[in-house]
This record gives sequence, C-alpha cells and structure tokens, in this order.
Amino acid sequence: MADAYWRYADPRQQAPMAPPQPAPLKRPRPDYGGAPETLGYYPREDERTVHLSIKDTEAINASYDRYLQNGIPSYSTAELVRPVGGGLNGRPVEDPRLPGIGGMDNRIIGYSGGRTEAPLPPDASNTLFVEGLPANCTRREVSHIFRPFIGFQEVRLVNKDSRHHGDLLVLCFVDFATANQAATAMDALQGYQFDEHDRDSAYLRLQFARFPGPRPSGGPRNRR
DNA sequence: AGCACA
Repeated sequence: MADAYWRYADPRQQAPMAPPQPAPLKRPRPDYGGAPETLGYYPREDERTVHLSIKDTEAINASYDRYLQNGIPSYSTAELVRPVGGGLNGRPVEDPRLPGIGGMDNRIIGYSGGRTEAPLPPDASNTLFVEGLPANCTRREVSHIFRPFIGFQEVRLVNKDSRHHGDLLVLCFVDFATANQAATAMDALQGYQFDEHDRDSAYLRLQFARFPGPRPSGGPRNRR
C-alpha cells in the first residue's frame, strides 16, 4: 500500500527506469478471442462479453461433451439441426442409442446423464416450451438456468396476458442443438422452483414446442 | 391451460 500511495503522491514525474512490473500487457490483436462457433452462438451485444471469458479449455470441454453425447463434433452444428417440421413429424428422428458406445453413455457427467438412452417421444423437438415463469423475470435470468445444459443455444421470452386475471404471464422458448439435449434439460428442470420462497406459483413446466423452427444457424435452408 | 420467432 505504501507503494501505491507513493505512486499516487508523485504523479507529475515519471520514472525514467521501467518499473518491475510493466503495465502494457495488452496485445495488439486478441488471437484467441473465441472459437468460431462461439461467435455464431452469441450474436447479440449483451452477451458479447461472454466470449472474452471463455478459455480454450472450456471450449474444448464443451465440444467433448457434445461429442460424447452425439458422437458428432460440435463445430458442425449447422448440420445437426434440421427442419424437423418438414417430413419427420410423426416419428422420432433417429434411434439415440448406438450399438457400440453404450458403455460410454453411462459415465456422462453432469446434466447430460440419464436421458441419452431413453427413446424420445414422437413429438420431441429441439425447442422447449416453458411456462410457469414469474411475470417479472428477465431473459437474463432464464438464460442463467438453461445455459449450463449441453447444446443450449438461445432463449426467447414471450409476454402473454392471462385471460382470467389480467396478469401478465411469461412463456419462453429455449432452443437446443438436438432434441435429445432439449429432453435432458426438460427432465432436469421439470418442476424447478423459480422462487424458492413462493412454493405455490413459480415452478417451471416444460414441454416440447409444437413448431420448432428457430433458424438455429442462420436461415431455413440447412441442406448441405 | 397457455406456443413465438423467421
């Protein structure tokens, strides 16, 4: 503290010799500013600061988790999401269990466990329809809940006015990369109490959205 | 119960 005070007390004269810890540490260009997929996932200015805090290891871990769950590297996310509303409406997209890697699915950590081996319902989609949100909740709050889940892409809040009481109620739609990942988050957050003090009103109810077309990576044409 | 965005 003495050093700081001394420096503060004598600002007019700059020391001719370089201090032991030179301040200019900034690079001219941040080469590791973020993975290309990160830029695609966070196009808004609100979350632009997020990619600065993402370390390389985190990006690798996320990719590895997605790889474990889907067997597909995460850098080609555009190929994962297809327009489900087209011709696939009646049947499940694919059999989620693969013959060879059943043993690896069992040791998936964290939120991604449990659902990977269960077959998806026929109406499954990669978008979740969430109700039971308190009227004053923000998009940032909801994003905090869903962001840790693997495959999370975006959350969209919708304000609806209740028919009976005139209350403002909030719905939201949450996009995931795959329907399987959406199902994982749905199971984990079903009945989640948004306000822990008010046990009656605020608990989440999640379903698969009816019309999932959220244009995940820019455009309805996803055919490669 | 309730389903929007392109």
